[in-house]
Amino acid sequence: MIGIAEEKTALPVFRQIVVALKNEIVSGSLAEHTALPSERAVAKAHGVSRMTARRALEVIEAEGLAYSKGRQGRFVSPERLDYGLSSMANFISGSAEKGIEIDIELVNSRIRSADGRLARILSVPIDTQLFENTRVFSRSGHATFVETETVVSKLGNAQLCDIGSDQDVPEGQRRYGPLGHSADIVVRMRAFTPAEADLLGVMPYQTGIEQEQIVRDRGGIAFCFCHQIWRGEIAQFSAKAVLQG
Amino acid sequence: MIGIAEEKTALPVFRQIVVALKNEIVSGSLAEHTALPSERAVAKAHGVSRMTARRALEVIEAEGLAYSKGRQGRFVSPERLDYGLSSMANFISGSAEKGIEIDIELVNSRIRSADGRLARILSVPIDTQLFENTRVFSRSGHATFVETETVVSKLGNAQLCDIGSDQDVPEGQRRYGPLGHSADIVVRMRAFTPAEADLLGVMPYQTGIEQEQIVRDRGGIAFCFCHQIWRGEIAQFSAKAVLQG
DNA sequence: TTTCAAGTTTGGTATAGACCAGAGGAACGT
DNA sequence: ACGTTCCTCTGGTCTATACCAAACTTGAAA
Repeated sequence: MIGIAEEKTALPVFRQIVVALKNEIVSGSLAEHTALPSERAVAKAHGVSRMTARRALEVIEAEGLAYSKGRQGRFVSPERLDYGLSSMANFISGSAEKGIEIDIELVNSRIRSADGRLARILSVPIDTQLFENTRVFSRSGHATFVETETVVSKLGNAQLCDIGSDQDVPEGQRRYGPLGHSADIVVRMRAFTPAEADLLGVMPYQTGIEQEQIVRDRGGIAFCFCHQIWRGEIAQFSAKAVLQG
Repeated sequence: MIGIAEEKTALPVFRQIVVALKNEIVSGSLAEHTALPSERAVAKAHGVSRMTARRALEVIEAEGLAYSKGRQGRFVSPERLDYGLSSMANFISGSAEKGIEIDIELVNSRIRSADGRLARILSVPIDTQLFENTRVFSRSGHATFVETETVVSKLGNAQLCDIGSDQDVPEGQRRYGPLGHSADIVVRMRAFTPAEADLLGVMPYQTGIEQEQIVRDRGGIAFCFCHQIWRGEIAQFSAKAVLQG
């Protein structure tokens, strides 16, 4: 168990294994969602301890080349999904045009009262009743992001979710319709909460990309606060900037 | 060495330590850039092995509450910096208005030839000479992101960088002037390359946020490809979406 | 054929050591 | 006052092992 010798790179052993694993992934051109070798297999193949092999596989994960399904193994990541930030065009139908099927599952629907932050954002008094829906968005069976939208009225709720509804949409799932007229959006990187991690099937302390939207109607009145947390390796966000004035 | 007992949470030990450390950070309201306890100190304080303490501190890092300075220790992260995606307004002067000083250091300036991708983006033949500048952007002495801009002519270069120059700007640093008229932007999460990690003082396999811009003039001609990689815990990106048509 | 139990494999967690190189401070000698 | 050496502290890497629970595989019983 001497490790990978005779290389003069001064690269740590686990980084050398990362390089080797990457080569295997791209050269063998492993298909998306194909299983990677297990930690114990990598350890044996490279003559290192399991913890070292594990570090290498964790790097592969961090780089977005693979994802973990807990105690089932690690699998090759699919291509990234693009989310357009600049227009209110429908993400779901836009994806469908590119041949990407998105499944939406409503996992929670409840009535809550506005805390200070939500009251400020939506311009309602504190403790106002708000309607909150949480959905998991999946692509070919793999959870990609979790969305929580908070709206000021059932009407707003209906406007958001039920346009062009029915047909082949099963119960508990709903078609995602056009949104408001404009939205203020913030994107940042942060760690998943335990609840989010559970819904997405990832570890609670891993990082993803958070997107917050304050959705406004034609009059500029905010009627919906929409919050998404994405598996970071799977998403990308595009925008168009223009010179002001 | 029994660890944190009598808690019925079934939370792993290192996650319990994370909670304890977070409480210390927020309750003691540690100032930005204050040192956290070392791995060995945390291990001793909680009666666990150093590897377990290390895992806890790595989670604190992943959650953006602290950053590592290699063999000097871990320190409390500063607040996030906001980068507006929707307008071409100047990020640097915008930050200055909020009382945030940004230092820019030019770390590389070279002439390169266009590869296939750059040629396509900038609409020039392959092997066209391009001018490439790499800069490190720092805030109160802490490197925050690395930018590489590739422009088709020295003129473009000058337009980008020298507007409102001189005065108190030291040699090797330059004021960052107004950009083009519009830009196509993509934001995604990915791991740092070794070179980027070196410039930012982070580990090569950690993840950050990448932003790519294709900058166009009034006529819609792309003249600059601008690429930034941010320390993810320090940045956030805002945008404004509007209904098309 | 279906069902259920046992065994195998997986990743997740945790330990207790070890060595290294870089950064920083202290003591020392000039 | 200055520079140099040395010692200590830090995180980074690595080993070899252990136990757990979930998930999958196998095989036997119904």
